Amino acid sequence: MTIGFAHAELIAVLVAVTGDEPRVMTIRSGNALPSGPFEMGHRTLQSGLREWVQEQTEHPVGYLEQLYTFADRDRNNDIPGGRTISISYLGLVNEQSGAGRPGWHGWYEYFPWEDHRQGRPAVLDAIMARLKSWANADPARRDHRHRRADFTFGLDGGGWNEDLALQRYELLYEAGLVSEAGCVAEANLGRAMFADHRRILATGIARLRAKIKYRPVVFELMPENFTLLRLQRTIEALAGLTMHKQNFRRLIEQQELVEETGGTESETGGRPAKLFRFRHTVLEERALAGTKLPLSRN
Amino acid sequence: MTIGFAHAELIAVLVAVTGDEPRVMTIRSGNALPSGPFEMGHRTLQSGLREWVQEQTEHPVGYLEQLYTFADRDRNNDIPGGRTISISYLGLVNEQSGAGRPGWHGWYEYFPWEDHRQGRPAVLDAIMARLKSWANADPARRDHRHRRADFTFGLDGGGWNEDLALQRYELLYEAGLVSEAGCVAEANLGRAMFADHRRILATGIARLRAKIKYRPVVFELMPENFTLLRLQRTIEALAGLTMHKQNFRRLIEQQELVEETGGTESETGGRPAKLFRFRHTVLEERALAGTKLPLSRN
DNA sequence: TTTGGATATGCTCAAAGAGAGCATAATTAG
DNA sequence: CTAATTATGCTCTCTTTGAGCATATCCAAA
Repeated sequence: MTIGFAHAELIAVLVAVTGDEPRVMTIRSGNALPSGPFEMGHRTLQSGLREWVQEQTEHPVGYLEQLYTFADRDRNNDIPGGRTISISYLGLVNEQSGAGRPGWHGWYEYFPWEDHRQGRPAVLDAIMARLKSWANADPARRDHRHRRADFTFGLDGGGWNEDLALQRYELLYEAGLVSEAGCVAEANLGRAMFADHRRILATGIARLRAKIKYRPVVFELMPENFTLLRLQRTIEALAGLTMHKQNFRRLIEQQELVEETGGTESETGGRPAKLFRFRHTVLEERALAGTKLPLSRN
Repeated sequence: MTIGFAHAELIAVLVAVTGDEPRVMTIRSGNALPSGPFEMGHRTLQSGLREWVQEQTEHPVGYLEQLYTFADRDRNNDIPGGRTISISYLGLVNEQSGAGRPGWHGWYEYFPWEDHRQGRPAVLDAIMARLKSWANADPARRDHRHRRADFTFGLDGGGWNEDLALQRYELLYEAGLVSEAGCVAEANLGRAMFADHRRILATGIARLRAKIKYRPVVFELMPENFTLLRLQRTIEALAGLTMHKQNFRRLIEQQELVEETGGTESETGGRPAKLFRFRHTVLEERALAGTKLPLSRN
């Protein structure tokens, strides 16, 4: 019981954080996600992708997780009688590796409405206005569309929910507000990407934002030693939100995720901060513990 | 950049709950998960699988979610020059559909150590004893193995964590305690399945147990109208744990997930229970709200 | 040297949430 | 009518979370 033979490819969402900015590795000057060949010699998809990424970035991938497998008919249908299966992965790369090199683009370039660290982005007003008129355009589904837009963009009293990145992109796509949807140039929200790559990126962002809350994966994006503020800024960059500083420390420390190295860092111009390192043993023990974050809504 | 042509199949983990027992649809008298053909005519993998399941079970699938894509070399390597890609899905079927019919097997038949509703299962003593001797067998990784076994099976002070179903199965596999690992017959823990199907089932169980805690998917397993106790028993069946009754109601009601139908049910021999129905509008609004459960450790 | 600015870090307090149990209500079986 | 059984309402305590005050330690400029 098979679907016969199909064309298959791997697509990677590789994330690094440098200078408080989350970045994704791209090709074609930021227009596409890297997709790589899978050598038949590898034992698993993971190991094959891992090696391939290491070649490309010249640095190891810390964390690698399968995102989603697409096999829709409207994807790359140029192979007659066949279908393309795209298996996408999310990978985390240490910040020092993926630094300002070409090929790494800040992900808010593609999703300007997702960054709430400086407060609610101004774009959101324009977005909501357009979503409203899109909702009104269909009298039958009007109410449903309004509720959906309000919820997804946090106007229903629940407030902004950073985890809904994918739902927001999908809504904008449906409403024809992103250029991948084949809409008029006028409604260009954020930078577009080749084919459905921006959707895959949104999937990766949403997955990562959800994951950092209950699994200690952020440390894959950090250098060996770091200050707590550095850790906080990294998480804030990913979530697109700011956190309460003191509560953040309390949470991190009471979970015993980190330990002091003994050293300090005085780069930032204030009182020197203690350096910490991740306690790698917790990965063995509590790979699934439950890491929560004190995200504060502005 | 493709991996060339590959052989592809779909594998489904279809779950229903009947008589307080979680069941999975199987073929070959419970020895394998159903894998189905994917008609090229369908637009997406989802829609293809959905139709196929409807044919097989004669009932619609409520919720369908992609689980994982496997393409390991040691899977079905009989196609020269090619590789089999298996895309697995988790589907939820209404309880009245998947009833006691042949083909549906209680999932604790395969994972007897996962059901803690009547307290800690006795098998766990045997399991831990064997895991300990497995750990001691390798002096180099001894400590690591002990920590891992203790954490995964809840002996490290953290208590039993129902979400770790997959990790537990993988640990047992590594330790050679399940017969799929090619171990001696002596160490038969739970009923085995064809190839890696039991591993896929474990993946589905773990995913579902995690999901019911933050997404209202349980209702896909329920009839239109139900009592709160029935809902509780269904969740308990999935989680393999019991819950505090009053706190369960409080949580369900304060989240406004359900509404009274007005009717009552007096089947169970006590005070008649009010009937409730799921508020389908919350699916639109808060598809991602945050449903928590008051799981109580015995 | 002093002062202001900046960040680090410790501590408190109130509000919300979670875990556990008592009490009462409404049925059925005998 | 009584006992058993399940439903449902309410309380109480302990923990967690959100927010802010206060102090410590550095740098740089006056």
